[in-house]
Amino acid sequence: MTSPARAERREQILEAAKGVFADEGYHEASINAIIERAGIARGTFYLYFEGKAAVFDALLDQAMTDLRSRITRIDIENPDAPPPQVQLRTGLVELLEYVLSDRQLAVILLSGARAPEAEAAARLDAFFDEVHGVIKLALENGMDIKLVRPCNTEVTAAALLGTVRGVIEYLVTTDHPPPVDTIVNELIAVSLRGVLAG
Amino acid sequence: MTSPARAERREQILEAAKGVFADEGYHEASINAIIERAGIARGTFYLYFEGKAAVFDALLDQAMTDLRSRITRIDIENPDAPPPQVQLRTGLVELLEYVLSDRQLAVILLSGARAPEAEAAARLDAFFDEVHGVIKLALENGMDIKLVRPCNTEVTAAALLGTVRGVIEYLVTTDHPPPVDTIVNELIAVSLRGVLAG
Amino acid sequence: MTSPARAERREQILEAAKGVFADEGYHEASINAIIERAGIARGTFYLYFEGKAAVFDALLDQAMTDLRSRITRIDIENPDAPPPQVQLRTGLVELLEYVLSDRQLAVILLSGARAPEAEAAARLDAFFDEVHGVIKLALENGMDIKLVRPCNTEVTAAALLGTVRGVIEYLVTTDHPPPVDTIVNELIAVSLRGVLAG
Amino acid sequence: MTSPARAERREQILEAAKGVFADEGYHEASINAIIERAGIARGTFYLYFEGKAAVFDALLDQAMTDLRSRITRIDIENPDAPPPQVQLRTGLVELLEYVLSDRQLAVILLSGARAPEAEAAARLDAFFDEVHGVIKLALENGMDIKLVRPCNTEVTAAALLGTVRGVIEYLVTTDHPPPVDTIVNELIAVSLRGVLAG
DNA sequence: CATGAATGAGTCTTCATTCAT
DNA sequence: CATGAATGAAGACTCATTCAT
Repeated sequence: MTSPARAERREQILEAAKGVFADEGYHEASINAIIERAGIARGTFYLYFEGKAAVFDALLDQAMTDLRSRITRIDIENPDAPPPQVQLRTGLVELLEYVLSDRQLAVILLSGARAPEAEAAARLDAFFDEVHGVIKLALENGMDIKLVRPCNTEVTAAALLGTVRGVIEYLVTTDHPPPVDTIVNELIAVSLRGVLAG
Repeated sequence: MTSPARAERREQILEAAKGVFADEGYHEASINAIIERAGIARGTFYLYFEGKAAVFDALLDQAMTDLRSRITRIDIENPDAPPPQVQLRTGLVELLEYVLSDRQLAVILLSGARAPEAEAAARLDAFFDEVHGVIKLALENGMDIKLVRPCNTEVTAAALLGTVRGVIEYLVTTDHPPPVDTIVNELIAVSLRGVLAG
Repeated sequence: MTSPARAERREQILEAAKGVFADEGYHEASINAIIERAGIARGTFYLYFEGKAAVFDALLDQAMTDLRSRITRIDIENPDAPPPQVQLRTGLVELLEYVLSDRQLAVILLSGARAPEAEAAARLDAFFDEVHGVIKLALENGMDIKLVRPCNTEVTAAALLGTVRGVIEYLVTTDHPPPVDTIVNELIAVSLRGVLAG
Repeated sequence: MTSPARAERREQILEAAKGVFADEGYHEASINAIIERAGIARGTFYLYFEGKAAVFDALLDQAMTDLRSRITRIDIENPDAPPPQVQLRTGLVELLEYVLSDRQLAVILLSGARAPEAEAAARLDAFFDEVHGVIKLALENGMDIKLVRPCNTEVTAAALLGTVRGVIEYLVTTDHPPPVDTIVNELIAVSLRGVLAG
């Protein structure tokens, strides 16, 4: 039963590919660079993945799965749940901590939209649509309980998604980012309270 | 006096290239696709541009120049100038109208970061840094006159830049976007006032 | 009657082409370089020559014609003619003076063998064969009158032709060559007397 | 242990390239022609050589190395060495036998001066300069021991180099050349004794 | 399973030549 | 006659993928 070995090999390739994709982008990334970084032979790569697009897909899947588990819908029904704003803060902290724990994956997610064989691009688009939907739903629920002021939830969700992406992009491109707590504070302050005084 | 004809030709190629880059992204874009769309011969392309990177650069320049002229610094010194919030609204309307007037260019700007010969990518990065700087400065000025609450301007600027990018991305990917006015309202509401009620 | 003007134009192009071919060799020579040097438009070139090969041919013709007129067969029949060795010396002086008067043409002749459309190469080969024949004939005549020792005239002619070419190559690649007289002396000394002492 | 196979492949490509370069000259030679003659795929070629210039360089190196080992300086110091003229004859025989053993390489050497990326051309020029220097030195040494009559060694060396080149060119372009011995006799007769009778 | 030599489709780019003005 | 914009055939090179060992 070489299964465990096989899984490790796969992991090793994924790790190498992640680095290459993050550094070079999908197109510039060459199989060559990946196998060199993984320290394997050319043919071996194709033993584990159908091709370049497949590794990219796998990485995307991993990232999206990881993220999905961290994007928790805010629970406003269960009376035992913490207040919505606390839930939001907790969720954001978790999200950003994950991003900081694997910047390469974050880079791929943020920039990978411009992908290749449509397949991946479409999946990534779908993912962001999904997140957009989650935010939109939260806004609608919030409006129902008068926690959120009336607004065009479609546009507002897009704006909020952009806000988070903007901060994440800042995070992954800055060498010494402020502590997650500070960032979440600012993030929440901007989107929930705005920047104006008073 | 072939100059005007020459300029038109150039424009024709730029237009074709813009479409291809927007549709396919920098890497997938082939000279082939560009000359086919422009309806010219292979050699003709090279009569007007040094290569793929050069057309891309020209497009980027055009877009960044157009945008720069629409990103006006908010004037808080001149007493005759309209109030800052009106200036902001006017600026945003102009910006979004431009974006809607040329979605392809916007797409290239938003996604082109993952570029080629570093040159273009670097220029785009520099451009967004510039915009980030403009926003940051506005926040600092606003804080000076107590219009803006104390905040980490670095992070907040990144958040606001993300907000605008998020909305722009929504605009260029939506078939029937709401009127610019509505969008600007929401944009301002989110970033200046937050989404919370009360 | 624009004929004279036409001939001048042609000459102007030939002169430009000569420089380019000598500097760059047949293949590297571009029509671009030729018309730039000639200061004419692209189309104009084709008004006077069928193409690149045709100019090259014309230059070759010119050179070969010039040279032919300077490669005089040595006359051993006419009793009024100067002695053969004087004729030889006179001929060599004329030949080398011509070469020095137009180095570019000489360069083309020496290196042009590796030409293009076979045509030119073949013509050049034929030319050198012709010269080889002239030398061979001179040797045979010389043997008849016991002026020349018995030898394989085929090989010896090739050797002598090479000797002259070697000296010419030296001449055209040296910045400050010795006076023609010195050179001819050495040339004759080597081939007619050998380098050995005594 | 694929090393030996790799070397063979390389040799196979070199052999094909040698033929093509000899037949067509550097510029006319196309990668296409080379890989066709070698019976390999396009990419394979680039697995073994960086490009056209690189194969040419390799061929040149091979030829120049082979030749250098056959161009022995004449030893006039060692009293046990054969007399200079015997040494010369032996050297010439070796040289011409090598040339006849690989005419294609000789053709490339003789005509390849008009090369490409300067690199190769410069190397070839340097090689012939080197040979010129060897001959010149031999003449100077010969003059010292009164074996050679006083002469301009620069010009005379050029003449002798030309003589040898002329004979070699004759050899490689003639279908049924005379035996090497005859040729060397004539070569020596011309350059050392001259063609005149008595 | 692992290997890496071989493949060849796909791209970019150059440049001699044409032709409408 | 002169012009120079346009053409497109031709050639160099890359790189994802395959397959015999």
